[in-house]
Amino acid sequence: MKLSKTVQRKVIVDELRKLKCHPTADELYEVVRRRLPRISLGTVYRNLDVLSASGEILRLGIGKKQMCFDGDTSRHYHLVCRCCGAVDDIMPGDMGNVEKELDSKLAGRILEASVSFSGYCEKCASRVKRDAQLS
Amino acid sequence: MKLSKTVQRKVIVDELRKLKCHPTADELYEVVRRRLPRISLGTVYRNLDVLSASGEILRLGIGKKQMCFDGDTSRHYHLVCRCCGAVDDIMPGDMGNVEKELDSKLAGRILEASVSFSGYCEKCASRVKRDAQLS
DNA sequence: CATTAATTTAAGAATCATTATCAAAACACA
DNA sequence: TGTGTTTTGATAATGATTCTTAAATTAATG
Repeated sequence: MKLSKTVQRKVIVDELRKLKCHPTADELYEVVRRRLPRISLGTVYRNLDVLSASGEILRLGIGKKQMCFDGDTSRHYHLVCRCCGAVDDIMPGDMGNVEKELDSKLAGRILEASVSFSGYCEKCASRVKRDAQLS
Repeated sequence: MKLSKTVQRKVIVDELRKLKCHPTADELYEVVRRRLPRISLGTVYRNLDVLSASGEILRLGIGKKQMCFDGDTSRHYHLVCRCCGAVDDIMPGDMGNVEKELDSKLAGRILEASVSFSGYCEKCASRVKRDAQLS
């Protein structure tokens, strides 16, 4: 099956790449709708599917109810805040030797770029710490 | 709200701990049903909720359509096979200095025990390798 | 043990994210 | 431009999970 170039597909990729966050399908739908008011939510879902299958974008299954999507396909990680749900990027530079260690320890398996850690985002981490001091 | 001790709750925890795999709610329901034929799926869901909220079990959001659950709450990781969907355990001993590195790199954030890696399980990894040689 | 209040259950309805359906529109390509 | 393929929009269907309710079970208290 050949992939056609459609306006919808192009706008979806374009808007996703512009976003710094990791939107759900319906969040991206709201953004895309500003440029294509007639687009349907199903079209957004369908395109996020084919685009992630072809590797143009990332589909993030990070334990939330909804899938999230990421226009940045470079190797990086995610920290999902279990307090507020925010998804922060963790770039390879933040990881020290961790990547090298992982590669050697899991040699033979293919370790993919989209790995999620569960914890607290910076904002919630500081609030949690503050609350702990109060009690 | 106080947690009552019910037969259903006890059997659910018991059967989950006995399983080496990481079942979905309905998979565990089928197992539990052999001991409690009258139990309902909703009861399984409800108890998996309160049990994971209280930390007695783990709820794994590992990018699959359904949530998975783990009776082993000790610190360990998961490798989700993107070929067959299998969920393998990766124990701390398999991780070398990775944990120490992560702790120092993400200091101040609380890094939780249930972290999932995406890649191939051993079986699928060897088949992928074999297929690659053939082509 | 008996009474009363709180919690939990089973069954089924409801919700909501995602997928599927299908006729019409857009696209690819000769 | 014509023709076969792919995609779209609208909507229905699916399926995992949550909610609802009356009845049953459990906890707390005398």
